Amino acid sequence: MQLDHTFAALADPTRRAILARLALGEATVGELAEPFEVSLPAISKHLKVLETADLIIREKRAQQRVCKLRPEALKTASDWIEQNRRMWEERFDRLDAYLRELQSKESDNGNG
Amino acid sequence: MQLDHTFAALADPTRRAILARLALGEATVGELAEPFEVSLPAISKHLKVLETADLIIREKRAQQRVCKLRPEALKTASDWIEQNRRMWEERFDRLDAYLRELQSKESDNGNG
DNA sequence: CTTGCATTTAACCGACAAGTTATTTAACTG
DNA sequence: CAGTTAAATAACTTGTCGGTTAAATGCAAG
Repeated sequence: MQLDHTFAALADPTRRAILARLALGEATVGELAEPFEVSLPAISKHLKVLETADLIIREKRAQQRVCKLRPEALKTASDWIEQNRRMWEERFDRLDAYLRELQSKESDNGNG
Repeated sequence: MQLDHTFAALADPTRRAILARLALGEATVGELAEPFEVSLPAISKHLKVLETADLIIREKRAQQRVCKLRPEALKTASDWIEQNRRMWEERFDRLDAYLRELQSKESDNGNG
């Protein structure tokens, strides 16, 4: 599933840093690799993971590959999380209301 | 980092299904395992991953372990995604405006 | 067409993930 | 205390991940 790839891609700090860098503007592989201490092939692999997750696209420009963000996949992940978050919080609200109800009944009994 | 664990935990479909099940209400390990074809120890490991990611808590109840959601970690992940999404989209909006500007200049030149 | 530059691919390694079965722990029950 | 049930842990297998170095590819330019 697409979400598998998206979340897996986001689970790595180097990849999140690459995405953050790309949010500032497109960049070549070399530029992206520069701030990290790992080898270029390692970065290349990270970029492939991000591309497979549809988080970026790479396009040729002369002998360079320029990377750009693609927000759509992030939207998918965000939607999943937000949908769940709403469900969870509704659930907690209901539990909360229930506990308050219980408590008010208890104090009805206890205060007489 | 905490985000590493959270996203990694969410990257597995079995674990997302477990979370979805838990959104309907707390459940024991056995209940959670029931719909899946994998062994109980496998589920137990998934639950440990979810617990390490702070997505659930497990508490003893007699000889059972009851699992419940913890929305906080999901909030952290959601915040990261949303913050980035906003940055990305701002960037795309700027690019879009720039491209429109370019185009209007072109038609100024081209239409005379 | 050779040289040089940017990047990818190949081959390999150690660590970890996800699954298995078998064993152990923990708590209740007779 | 022995037996049963619920779950975790141990030990193991297999596959994937993140990294490496070395070789190959793609493209541009002399």
